Amino acid sequence: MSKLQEKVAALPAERCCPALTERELTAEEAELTAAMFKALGDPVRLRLFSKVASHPDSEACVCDIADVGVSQPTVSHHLKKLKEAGLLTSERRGTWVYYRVEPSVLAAMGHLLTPTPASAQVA
Amino acid sequence: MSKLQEKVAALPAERCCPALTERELTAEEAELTAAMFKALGDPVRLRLFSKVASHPDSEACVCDIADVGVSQPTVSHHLKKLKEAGLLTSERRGTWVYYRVEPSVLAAMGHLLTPTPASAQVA
DNA sequence: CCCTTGATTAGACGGTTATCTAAACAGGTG
DNA sequence: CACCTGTTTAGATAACCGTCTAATCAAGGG
Repeated sequence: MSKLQEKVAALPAERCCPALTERELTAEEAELTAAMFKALGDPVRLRLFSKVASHPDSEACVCDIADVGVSQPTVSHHLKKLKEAGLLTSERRGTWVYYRVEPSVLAAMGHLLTPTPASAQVA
Repeated sequence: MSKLQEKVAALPAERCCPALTERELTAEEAELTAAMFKALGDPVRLRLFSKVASHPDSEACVCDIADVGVSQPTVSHHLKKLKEAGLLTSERRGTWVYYRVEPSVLAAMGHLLTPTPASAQVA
């Protein structure tokens, strides 16, 4: 969490790592990238992320998305994880806390999954 | 592993679930999709996947990719996980076993990360 | 037929994680 | 200030996961 988290936070996010098909990842690249995938690798977190991402302006109050079948503290725990992974940001406005999807993150992860030129040739 | 695995295996893979930004995922969709992300959420697995994906024809012998800093049984373990998640297929040809990336899987995961129309309007 | 090389399976161990309950904190309202 | 609602933090527990060594399976070559 500690040092890895700093590295993730320090990333431009728009361009962390090459596409998975471009060349093999270095150990460090793999560690950074895996952290993002890992954050989305839990059903509850994925639902929370999806709820925020599909809300208007990609923003939602905790109270709007907390209904995912686990206790509220657990929801808070997962939101924290998503935040640490750089996938969400949060802001308190009065009583409520709003979570927002960083659009650049989606683009970066999408880039990671760009099909290889080689397979494009084959296809 | 069991029932989830069957469901994952039964998917067309080309179109498992809607984009994360399209609408909030159902519990079942989230479980299926999270399984894929989870498989890529480990640095060693991600490196193995990247090694296969970036090889010519998106195919590689275990002997070509096994150098990721862990023992060979551990490599085998991770390859099995990737295979169970539907991200890789394997085939034995004589002495060696070859792993291959299913191109449709990359496309499906890329689709998941499609930016929301709303954010596109904003941008 | 044995032996070597490549790969997987079995079983165990240590660390991580998801979850809960209980408690604390933050902000608004009467 | 007291209270209520919304949110996070603390601490504990049970399950899961990544890793290893040892053993087993698969395929060829003397």
